[in-house]
Amino acid sequence: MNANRREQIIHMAANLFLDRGYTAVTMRDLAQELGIKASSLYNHISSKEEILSAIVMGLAEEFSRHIEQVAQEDWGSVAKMEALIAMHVDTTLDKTSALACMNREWKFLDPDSRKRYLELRNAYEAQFLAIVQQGMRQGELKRRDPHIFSYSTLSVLRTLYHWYNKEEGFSKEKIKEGLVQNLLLGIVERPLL
Amino acid sequence: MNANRREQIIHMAANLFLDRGYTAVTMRDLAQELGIKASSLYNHISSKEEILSAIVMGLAEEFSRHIEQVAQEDWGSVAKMEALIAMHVDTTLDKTSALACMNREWKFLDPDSRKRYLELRNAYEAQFLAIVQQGMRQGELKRRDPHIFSYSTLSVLRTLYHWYNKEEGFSKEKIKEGLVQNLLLGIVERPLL
DNA sequence: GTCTATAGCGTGATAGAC
DNA sequence: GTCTATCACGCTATAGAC
Repeated sequence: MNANRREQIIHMAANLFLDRGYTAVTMRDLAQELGIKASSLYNHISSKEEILSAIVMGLAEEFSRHIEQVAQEDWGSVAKMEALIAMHVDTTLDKTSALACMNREWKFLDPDSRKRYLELRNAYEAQFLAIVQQGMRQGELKRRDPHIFSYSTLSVLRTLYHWYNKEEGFSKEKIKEGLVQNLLLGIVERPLL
Repeated sequence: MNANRREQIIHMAANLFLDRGYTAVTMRDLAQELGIKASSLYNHISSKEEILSAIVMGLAEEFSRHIEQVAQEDWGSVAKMEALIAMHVDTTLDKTSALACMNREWKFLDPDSRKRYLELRNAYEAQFLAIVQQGMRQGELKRRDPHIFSYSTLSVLRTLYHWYNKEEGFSKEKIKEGLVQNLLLGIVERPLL
């Protein structure tokens, strides 16, 4: 019942799930990567579902705490979104496999975790939307459909892990700057009349 | 060996795969939805993999043909991107489940299809990037990292199916207009100095 | 073209020796 | 804490009657 061993199992599982997907990875695969037999895993974890839950739920709570904190700061809408973008980039680069698991495999969570995950995700989207609406009310943002902007922006942030390492020279700072410019300032040189 | 029955199977499979994921849907589930037994499916299709391939590959070829055609038009970069955005929105709304399968389940394609799919996807990304670079060369777009812009824009277009039906009143035209504005023109009222 | 029956295999998980 | 052995089950796919 070594706790380090447990962490090691969960970490290795996240990497395998990232590569092949939750259902395609067997307990035998996972054990083999760690140099033990599948049955030995059960001294450290109680089920495959528990591993997924351990990977996903910690991260989901982390995102929730962060947006909660940002939302109550006394900042403008743009500053808040910059902080959220930065946090997504940091998490994507530091915890790639866990983040990819969260986005792709949450449907396989046990019912309780799944319910909690969806609550957290819906709350995150609602807080993000509120920040956008704040910006539009206060004149900092153009008055557009705030839903379309929120959903499409969150889509970019949630799928960074697909491409952040596809080209050389994508540093954290460069990605953050690029995303802020593209998402917030636009790319067209002179708005078409 | 009725061809309509085959189409019916493939269509139903796409819907189930969208809901529960390719691996979680069994041939028994699929057969039951159609009111027959699992073994009867094999009079119309030869394997579960073949169903996935039929769903995914047709759509992948369709996207390729479209960007190929747009790329060789004598349009500006912005007009080309607007055409691509419109095509993504149309396809997302008209073929939601097939599109979601393509994005989420392509890893389970048989090796040949998988190889072909990745070739098509890489070619699509390269063509999109070339359109962006064209715009920057010709002064139509701001000079930014074209990779970051391409990847993040494609992320939005590829994941539309996640949210396009979350709110009432998201019509095709409204989504297209919203995306063009958000992705190309930006949301910030007055660029921060 | 659908059925029943079943082959053949891989899965998550457990029991009990060491 | 890891092992061997195994259970109980579900999976894709096939054979052959109707």
